[in-house]
Amino acid sequence: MVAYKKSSVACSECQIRNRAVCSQCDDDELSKLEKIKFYRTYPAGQTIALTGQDMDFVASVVTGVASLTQTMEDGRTQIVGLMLPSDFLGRPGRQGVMYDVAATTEVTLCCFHRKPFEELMVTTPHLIQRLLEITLDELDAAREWMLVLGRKTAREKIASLLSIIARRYAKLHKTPPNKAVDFDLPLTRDAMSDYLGLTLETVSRQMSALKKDGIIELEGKRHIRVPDMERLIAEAGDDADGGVLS
Amino acid sequence: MVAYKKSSVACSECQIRNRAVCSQCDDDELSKLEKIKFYRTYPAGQTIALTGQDMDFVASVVTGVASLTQTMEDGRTQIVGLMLPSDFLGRPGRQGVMYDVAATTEVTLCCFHRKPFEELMVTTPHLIQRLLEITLDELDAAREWMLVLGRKTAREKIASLLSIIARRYAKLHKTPPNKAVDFDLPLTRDAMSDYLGLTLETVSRQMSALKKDGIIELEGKRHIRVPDMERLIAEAGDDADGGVLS
DNA sequence: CGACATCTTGACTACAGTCAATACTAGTGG
DNA sequence: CCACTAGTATTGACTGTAGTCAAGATGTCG
Repeated sequence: MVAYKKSSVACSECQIRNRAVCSQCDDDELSKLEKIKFYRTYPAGQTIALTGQDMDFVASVVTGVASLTQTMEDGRTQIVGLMLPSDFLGRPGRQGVMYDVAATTEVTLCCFHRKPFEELMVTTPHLIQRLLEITLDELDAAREWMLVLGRKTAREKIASLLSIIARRYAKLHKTPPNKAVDFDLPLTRDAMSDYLGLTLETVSRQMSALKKDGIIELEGKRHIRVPDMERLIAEAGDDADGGVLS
Repeated sequence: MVAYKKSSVACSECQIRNRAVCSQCDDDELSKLEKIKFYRTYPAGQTIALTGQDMDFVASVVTGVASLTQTMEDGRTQIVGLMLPSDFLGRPGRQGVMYDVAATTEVTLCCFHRKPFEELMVTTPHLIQRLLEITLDELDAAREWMLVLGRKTAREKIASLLSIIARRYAKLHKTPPNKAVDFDLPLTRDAMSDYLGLTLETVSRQMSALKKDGIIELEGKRHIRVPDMERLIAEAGDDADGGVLS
């Protein structure tokens, strides 16, 4: 596993300062964290950790997208989590990872060695409080996704995934409501199928169908334009905003 | 919503004392919790809370099984969590519930009003630490279930559910390994289908098939005997122990 | 330009869903 | 004690959605 270290960035300038696990820390607590943090960058496709391995650090995603994947003996795989900037990787209090962690796009992590981080957690209530919040949000997202996997049609699944990503982009770029949303898919068709519990072919077919029906527009394979978010959300079968990954 | 109060039980005698959210509290902390706790019992089928409603308390499940359900406008439903004894219900720091909570069997809860519980959390590190652990475990269980919903066949889904429940019973009753396991299903066929993302008919057919193949034996509709756990687990497509809900 | 990844499309198949009839069980009241 | 009902479960026949297998198109990078 080759990982590249990157020069450090001051916490106060960090893009995920106000959402990550450190977001509720005061200056004093932050400086303690700053002392033990280090950065790592992984190229797209790189493995970050494998099931059963010890992971000696925990980390916040700073940029890029990482995925958590579970695999059956016969090779069937399911992505059980997409980790986006400010999401937290790793499980304090337990060393083994339960799934494969990989970089979906190029990913930069803000890492902390597990031991010192766990010690800090005991003395820093703001840290554990925020971590609990983040974990509860992830639990909500996972449960929302159970509905997608268990009950939605292929078309609805695709629309659900696209609307989640589109909504995140819209929020990030402050796109006004009722305006078209524009973004790059951070996933290959294959990764999409693994996240949605479908085959690659079905994903491709449904993408074509949504395009034919004018719900989405494609430029190349990866760049997507949604002229009318309302319609996309309606295709997803959701009443209002689901809020997964939000 | 009718709920019946039950006379209080001393925390020191509580059956879930060593697994629930209170399990790491010392005597002093426990007595604070004891002051604000109260019991509620719901008959099977009763609603405990509805999506969007304010839930003014959080609770540990003491006995019975509760379920968390998400519903789409057109009526499709998915159970996104089975809450068993020692599991924690409700979300400190947020009042609205994200899903319907209902009693699957008769359920007794050990409840705390939200406000005092949240105040205790700030001053009681053992409480928030244990809550984080419980939440992380639930997140693992939810992710494990995503693999079941996204990638397993109907037969494997049924076998997965049965082996999870059977394993819990075996642990509870200290059944020696390599011995037959015996238990009552706490779910109707309909609830099973909602948990597994299947139809009631498919559940019924696969139960019959597993019975015909000698993987399980049925006494009445609800009582199940697993002569050989190894075979059941093999049918679930799992290599080793999944550990969901464990 | 050519080679490999990724993606699309088509034809066929199969697994689970739908609709419908029937069976079983438990509880109620005559 | 049996008959009736309501809820729950099983089984059958048929259909439809997504999976499988396979060919070909598009895109990217050396």
